[in-house]
Amino acid sequence: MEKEILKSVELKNTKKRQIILSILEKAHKPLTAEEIYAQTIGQTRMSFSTVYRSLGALTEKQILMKELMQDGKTYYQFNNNNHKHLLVCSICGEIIPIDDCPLHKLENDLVSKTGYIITGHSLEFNGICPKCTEKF
Amino acid sequence: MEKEILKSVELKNTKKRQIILSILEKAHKPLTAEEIYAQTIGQTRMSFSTVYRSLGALTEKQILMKELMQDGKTYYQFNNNNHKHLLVCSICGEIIPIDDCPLHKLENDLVSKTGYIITGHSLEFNGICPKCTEKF
DNA sequence: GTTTTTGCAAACTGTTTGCAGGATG
DNA sequence: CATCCTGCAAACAGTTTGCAAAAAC
Repeated sequence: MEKEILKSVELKNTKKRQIILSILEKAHKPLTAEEIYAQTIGQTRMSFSTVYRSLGALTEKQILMKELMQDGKTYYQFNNNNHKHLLVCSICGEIIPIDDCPLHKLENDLVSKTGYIITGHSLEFNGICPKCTEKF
Repeated sequence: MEKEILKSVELKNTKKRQIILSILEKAHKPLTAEEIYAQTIGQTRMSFSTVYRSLGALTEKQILMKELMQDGKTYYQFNNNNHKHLLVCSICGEIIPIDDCPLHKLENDLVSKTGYIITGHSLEFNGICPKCTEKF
């Protein structure tokens, strides 16, 4: 439950943060601040800065992770062991989440080659979806 | 030579575009508009919008490719068969280019799973470099 | 009642654009 | 000389921030 999540990272348990977390839980895919804001309308009255500040705080506490995508927007999702990368159609904008992250093996290679501790990665594929391919 | 590149894509052969291309050639790694602009100083007098418009035109003509990275800046590099991804130290900002792109196999998987035509990808690793790890 | 969170409006960063003058083929 | 390119300043999008009021603990 959202209340426990917030308590566990010493963030105050507010209605608005609960709502933001529950929107992300239901989504099962990364969302932008704008998309989250849009979904709050009707549920509660919340400003854009609250959305951003809540997402920022939760990201800092490692509950969420964020990724700046090629569309210039930052996407947020839960920071768990099955985070998702996206495949985006350049024509219609359709977004397909890719279910398992294929980069762990590559990260091991990098560790041995560079001596870095790898803390994260961002990955995005762009292409043309079957529907858009047909339109020619 | 830069002149031939520009001619081949029907862009006018200007001194400023030649300079931008030569800066990227010498760099052997992706650069931001800001970094390119900084390197033009002394060589010629060029406005920021010229840098952006030239990079935009060359990207549109597929001579260059661009990638928006997690620092919020767009990096440009030649669009050839050995494009580079970056490993960025979150502490000191050091950037290591990764020489061979490890995603081709993954893209084949995606094609068969989704029916998409894959036209590109972006990938970035973040971590902590050996020097910064030592400082603890 | 002290600390944290929120809303508002204004600021900020990287990038894009309209327009008038200048260079290219 | 028609077209493309450039510089300038203003606009733009997404995000962040300072401050005062409101809510949480």
